[in-house]
This record gives sequence, C-alpha cells and structure tokens, in this order.
Amino acid sequence: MALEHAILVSLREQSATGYDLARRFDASIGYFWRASHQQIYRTLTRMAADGWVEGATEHRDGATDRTTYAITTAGRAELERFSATPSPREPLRSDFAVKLRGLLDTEAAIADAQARRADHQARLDTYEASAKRYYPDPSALSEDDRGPYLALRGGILLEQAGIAWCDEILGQLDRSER
Amino acid sequence: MALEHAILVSLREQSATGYDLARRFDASIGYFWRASHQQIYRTLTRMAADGWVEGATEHRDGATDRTTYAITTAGRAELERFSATPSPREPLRSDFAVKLRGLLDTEAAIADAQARRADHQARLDTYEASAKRYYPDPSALSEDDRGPYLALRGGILLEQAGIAWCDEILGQLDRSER
DNA sequence: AAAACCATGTAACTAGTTACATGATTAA
DNA sequence: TTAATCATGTAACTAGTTACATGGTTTT
Repeated sequence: MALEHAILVSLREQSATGYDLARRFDASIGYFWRASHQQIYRTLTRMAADGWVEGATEHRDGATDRTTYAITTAGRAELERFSATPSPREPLRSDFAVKLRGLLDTEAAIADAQARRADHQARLDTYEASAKRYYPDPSALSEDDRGPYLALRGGILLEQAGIAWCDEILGQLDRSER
Repeated sequence: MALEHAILVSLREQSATGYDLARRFDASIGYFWRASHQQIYRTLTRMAADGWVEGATEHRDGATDRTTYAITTAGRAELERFSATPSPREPLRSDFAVKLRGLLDTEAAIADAQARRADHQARLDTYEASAKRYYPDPSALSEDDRGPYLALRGGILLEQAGIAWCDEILGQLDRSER
C-alpha cells in the first residue's frame, strides 16, 4: 500500500499537519496518489501508532488544536525498505475503456471523449508548467531533482497518450457519425 | 462502479458462468478491468438480486452444480444508462511514481524500471497480436467492432507510453549511475 | 499418479468513498 | 457580512484483497 509511503515521501521533504498533507495531495505528490483528508487523518493516526511518524500537538487559544507530523527514524527505514521493493503493476480499472468496449451510445461516447481530452489537456498544461518552472534544464538535474523530475515526466507521457487516444476515438466516431 | 458494467458488457456478448467470467477477466474485458473470481461471484449474486442478470442452475451428477448467467432486459437498460453517463476520470494511484518521487535507491529503481518495461512490452505484444488478428483493417470496421477496437487502441497507447517512460528513466539513471 | 482445469464459494481483512459535523480565522 | 481557508474528525458504507476450502474431471 502506497498511501503510507506517499505520506512518508511528503513528510521527508517537510513536516506537516494532516491539513497540509491533504492540500499536498491535491497537487505535487497527489499527481501520483489521490487521497481524501479523511483517509489521511486516519492513516496518520495508524502511522503514529506504528512509530513511522511522530505528531507534536500545539494548543492554540481560540483556534483548533494542531498536530504537526514528522517522519521518524523508523519511518525513514520503512521508506528505504519500500524503495528497495519492486513495485507491483497497478491493476488497471477504466470505466471509460469498459464503456468503449461495450459501445452502445456513440454520441455519448463522443461527448465523453471530448470531456476527457480537455481534462487530459488541462493536466498536461499543469505538468508542463511545473516541469518548465522547476526543471528548466533536464540535462543538468541535481541528484535530489532526478526522481521528482522523472515522476513528472511519467505524468506528462501518460496525459499525452490519453490525448492521442481521445483523438483516435473522436476521429473514428465522428467520421462514422456523419 | 464499473465491475457490474464490465460483467454486463461481457454477458451481453455471451452468457457465462462465474468461472467463465473469471477467465474472461484474465484477458479481453480484463484488459480494462481487473477482478478476482471471489469478487465476480459476489457481484453476480448481487446483480441477480437486482434483476440485472438471471442465473440458470444446472445439476450435473457427479460434478458441481453450474449456474449460467444471462443479461436481462433490466440489465440492458442499466448498460444503456451507464453508456449515456459521463465516466469520471479514474483516480491515479501509482506506487511506482510515488517511489520515483521520493527516489532513494537508484539501483532498485533501475531494476524496477527494467521489470516494468518488460511487462509493458509483453502486454503491448499481446494487444498488438489481438489488434492484428481481430481488426486487420481498422479503416473498414464493422459497427460492432468499433468500440472494442478503440478500447484496444487505448491499451496499446498506454503501454507504449509506459515503455517510453521506462526508457527515459533508464536513460537518466543509468547515465548518472556510471 | 500428478498436475491442471472446472466450478463455487466463505471469512476476515484492508482500502477507499460519501455524508455529516464543528468551529475558529482571514480575505473580499 | 459572506465566503474561503484552516483544522480535525466520526460513521456508515462500498469495493477490493488474501487466505482458506471443497471436490469432481481431464490431460500429461
């Protein structure tokens, strides 16, 4: 399970509250692993019990208590163990491909493909802006940047493939629709 | 949830036992939606209760009873409803990308990328063989073949993107390793 | 004779989603 | 003064995984 590991990766970069993590999971690390705040709080509690993270609670008058989590030595060890373990391939589950496979409603499929294309394009734009901003010269990356850069490249390649797929679908279905 | 719909798509093509479906989920429809036999039997029971499929049980002396499921009118209606509903984008969850993002062990990452590349290549070979066999002339597809062909094309494009990603990773990490 | 395949499940567990809930602080 | 943001959760539910279980039939 990688939610724990995604959290560890993020906390290694910078300690954070559950709330901070939830926001990071809306971008950066969240490009590769989705998680809701409910899940994050639940998982942080378990990780603290396991000793992978340590929470420091700050009482603030008026405002809600705030717990900032930091990665522990055991957490770092776990990340190293994870890092050395081959990752299983993610099981593929695509509503859209299932729908295409059983194609019944061409017009709906066209609308769907158009919406997906726009979504892919929007993400691609985000990723490319990130790449340009943080890694302007990929041939001269610092050691710390290589991993994040390559992860981002994966996102870019996947979005591009998604766009190419939508274009093929639209090409085929639009033509046969007329 | 698309497991029900993947089952309906498959049963619409041909009625089947749970066992048959489980095997189909190792190939064809399973290229786009993974499911274990346990999940399939459980889901078929619920779908029968919902009236989307109908099971006919055959008692065979000596051998285990066998229930063959067929899609019902209600099941077809549900498939049409599904077909007309925009599909949400699948939430992205990649162990491998998380690992890359927090890159700690370059050698392990290289090994991982090599294994993934081989896996992508193997699937790509399978998909391309399927495409060649069943849809030798994509410019002249029958109406029934358009959906399955386009779904397969999605698989092909995704695997190609996966291979390209692995190659970039290996290019970067191999170079910096030496 | 052993292995693979046919055929169907139960049980316990882990992961993820959806809905609901609370209450302060800061920016428009 | 209204909306957005900060901050944290509980509860109920749905989906998926892992381990275990049974027993006949066909192929090597």
